Amino acid sequence: MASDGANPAILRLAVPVPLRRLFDYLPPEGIDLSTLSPGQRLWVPFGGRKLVAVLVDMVPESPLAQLKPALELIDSAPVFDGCCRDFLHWAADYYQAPVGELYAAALPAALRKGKPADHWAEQWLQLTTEGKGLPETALSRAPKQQALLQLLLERGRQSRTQLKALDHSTATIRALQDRGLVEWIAGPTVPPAIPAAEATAPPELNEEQRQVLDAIPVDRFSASLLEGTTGSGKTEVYLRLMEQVLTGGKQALLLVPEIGLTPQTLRRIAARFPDRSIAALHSGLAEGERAQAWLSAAAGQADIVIGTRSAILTPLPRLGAVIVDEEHDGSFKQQDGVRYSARDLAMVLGRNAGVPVLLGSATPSLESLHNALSGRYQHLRLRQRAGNARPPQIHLVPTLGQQLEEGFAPQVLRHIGETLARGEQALVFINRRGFAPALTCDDCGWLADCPHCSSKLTMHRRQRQLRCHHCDYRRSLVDSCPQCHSRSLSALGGGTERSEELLARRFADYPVIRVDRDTTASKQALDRLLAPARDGKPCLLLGTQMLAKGHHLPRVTLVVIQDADGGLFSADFRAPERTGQLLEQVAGRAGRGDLPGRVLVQSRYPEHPLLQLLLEKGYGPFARQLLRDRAVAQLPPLRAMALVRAECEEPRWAEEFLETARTQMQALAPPSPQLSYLGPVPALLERKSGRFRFYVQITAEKRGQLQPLLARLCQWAEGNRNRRLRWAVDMDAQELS
DNA sequence: GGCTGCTACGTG
DNA sequence: ACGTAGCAGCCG
Repeated sequence: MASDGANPAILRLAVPVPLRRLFDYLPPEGIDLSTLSPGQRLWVPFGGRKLVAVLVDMVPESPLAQLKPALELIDSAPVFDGCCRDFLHWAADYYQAPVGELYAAALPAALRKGKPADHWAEQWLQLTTEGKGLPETALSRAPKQQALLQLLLERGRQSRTQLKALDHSTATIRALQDRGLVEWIAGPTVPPAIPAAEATAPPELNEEQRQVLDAIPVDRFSASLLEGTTGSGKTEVYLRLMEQVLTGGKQALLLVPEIGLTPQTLRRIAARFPDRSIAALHSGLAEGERAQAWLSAAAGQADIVIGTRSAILTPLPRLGAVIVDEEHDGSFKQQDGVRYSARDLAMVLGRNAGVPVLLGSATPSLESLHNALSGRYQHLRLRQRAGNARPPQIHLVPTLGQQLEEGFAPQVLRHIGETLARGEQALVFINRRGFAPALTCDDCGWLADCPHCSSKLTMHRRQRQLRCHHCDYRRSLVDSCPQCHSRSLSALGGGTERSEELLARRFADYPVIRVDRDTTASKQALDRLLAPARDGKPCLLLGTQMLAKGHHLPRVTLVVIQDADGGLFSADFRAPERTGQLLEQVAGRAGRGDLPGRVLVQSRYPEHPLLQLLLEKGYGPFARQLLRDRAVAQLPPLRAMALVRAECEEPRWAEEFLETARTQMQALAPPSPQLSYLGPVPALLERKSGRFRFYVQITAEKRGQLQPLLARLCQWAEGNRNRRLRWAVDMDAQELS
C-alpha cells in the first residue's frame, strides 16, 4: 500500500458504499498537497451524491484517465492512524466486506456525516516561554495564581475541563494570561466526564489472581483465556492489568457486552483511576458525546477506552492491552452490515500492536476454550470465589407429571416463600418476555401468527397487544377468534409477565421486580428498578437474561430457572452451548455474599445427559463434552465455517441465487473431505419482515480454504444485481437464524 | 405530449 | 446504497 514515485498526486479513497474496491480522485481544487495524508476524511462527489470518504493512499498514477476532484478536506490531521487503517483493511479482507463500509462502521455517526474533528478540539492551557522561566516564588502574593503555575510546571499543559474540575477560576487564568505567562492552545479532544465516584483503593489480590497477572507479560503480544467462575475476581485482574498498561504510558481497551456497559460499571472503573482520562463508547451516548469520546481515543488522549463491539475498530495510537470481558457473549458478533466478531478481531489487533490480549469469562465460548486447550491461547484460571462466598447448591426439579401453577412446581413456590420469609432475596429466570408466547382458539384451532414472519405473536396482556418479537408488527389483543368468532381463547405457555402476575399474587407482602426489555427502556431504568434489591430488603426479582449479567446482588440466595429445556432440542448446533452459558451465569447470581446460595432448575427432562453433566460437573466438563460432539459432527470450532445468506420477498429468487452461488464456489473448489457444502437451506426463522431467508453453509478444515471461494463469490454476486434480493457473506457465522 | 412508476445501470 | 436515465403505461 506504500506509495512511491515522484508525484503522488492521486488520492485513493475508501468510499462508504457496498463495493469491494477503492476509488481514485484528484485532490480538491487549489489545495496544497502537503496538507494531505492518509487517514483524513474528504467530501467527494460520487455518482450524483456527496459522500464522506477516507484517504487511504496517495499514488502517482491511476488506471483511470478521467478523475473527478474531491470536493473538500474535512480534517486538518488524520483521524485514522496507520495501524488502524492496516487493521481495517485486514478485516475487510477477512470478512469479505467493502473496506469503505468498515471505515464507516469504525466512525461515530457525527464523523460519518462529515462533522469536522476540530469541532471537538479541546482548549489546553500551557506555560509561555516567559512563564517557564519564572522563579518559583515570583507570585507569592497571589497564591491562587502561583498554585496554577505550579500545576502547569509539574504536570504540563492542562485541559480546560481538568482546570474546571480542579477549581481554578477563569479569573486566575485570566490574570496569568494578562501577565503573558500562560496561553491557550487548541489540542487533543478530551472525553466527556464520567460522573464522579469516591476514589477506591485496590483490594488485596489472592494468590490465584497474582499468578494469573504474573502470567501476562505487558510488553509483547500474548493471547490468554481467563476462565474464572462467577465471583472469582476476574474484574480485579482486568483492573490490575490496565493499571500496569497505564503505568507504562499506554492505552487500555476494555470491551464489554452490550448489556454490560452500565453507569455502575463505569463508575467503578472511574473510581479506581481517578486521575486518568476515560472514554466510554456505547449506544447510550448522544451523537456529539460519542464523537468526542472516540476522538479522544483516536488522538491518544484517553488512557482507558471502554466500549461495546464497535470500539474494537477505534484507532488507539498507544494501545497497550486489549481485554474482552464475558468473551462468550453473542453481542460481540455484529449480525448485520459488516458481520465482524469484535472478540476475534481483538486477537488480530493485539498481534498487530504487539500487546497482550485477555479474554475473560466464567463460561468461555467453545471457540476460545478450544484455542486454550490446543495451546494457541494461554489458559489461565481462577477457581476460588473471592471472600466467603461458596458455590451454590444446584437441584433439578422434574416438572413432567407435576401439578404446576403457571409453570412453577409447588416445592419451588414453597422455597421462594421460605427465602423471602428469611429476609433474603430470590431471583426467577424466565427466558421469554410478554404474557404468553402464543394465543389460540379452543374451538377452531386458530393461532395468532405474524403476517410478516414465520413466527407466532406474543401476547402482552398489560398493553392489550399481540406483538411479533422478530419484526415491529403489533396489533391489539382480540377477545374473540377472528376465524370462528368463538370467545374461548387460550394463552399458551408463559413469559415474564404471566409469572409476574402469579408471583405478585402469591407473595403480595414483598416487592416483585420484573426486569425485561418491556420494563427497562433505558440503562437508567434498570438501575432504578434494581435499587430496592441493592438495598438488601427481601424481594423477588424476575426477568430475562438481562438479569443474568453482571449485577452484584449479594442478598440473592435462591435462583429459580423456570425452564432449562429450551436450548436442548434446538436445530441450531450452538443452542446447547448458549443454554449452558446462560444457566451457569444465572446460577452464579446465587450466594455472592456471605449467605449460601441455592439454585432450582425446573426441567421436563431431568435425565438429559447434557443437563446432568452441566448441573453435576459444571460448565467446564460440559463444554469439553460439547467440543467432542462438535469434533464428531465436523462443526466449528474444529472446522472453519462461513455462510452465504440471501433473503428476498420471492423465495425462489433467494434459492436460485444461492444455487448459483454454490455452483460458482464448487467450480473453484469441489466438495472434498476437507471442504463441504450444505444448502441452500431455509434459515431457522424462515421468513422475517416479509422476506424469505436461506443460506449455504461451507465448512472447511482451514480458514484459508474459504477465503478464495468467498472472494470469487463476492465478485460474482456484486455484478449480479437484483434490487429485491439481499445477500451477505457471514464468515464465522454465529447464528443459523 | 407529458407525467408517474419501475428497472437497469454506474458510481473514480 | 442510491441517484439518474430510459422506457412503459395512462390521462383527456
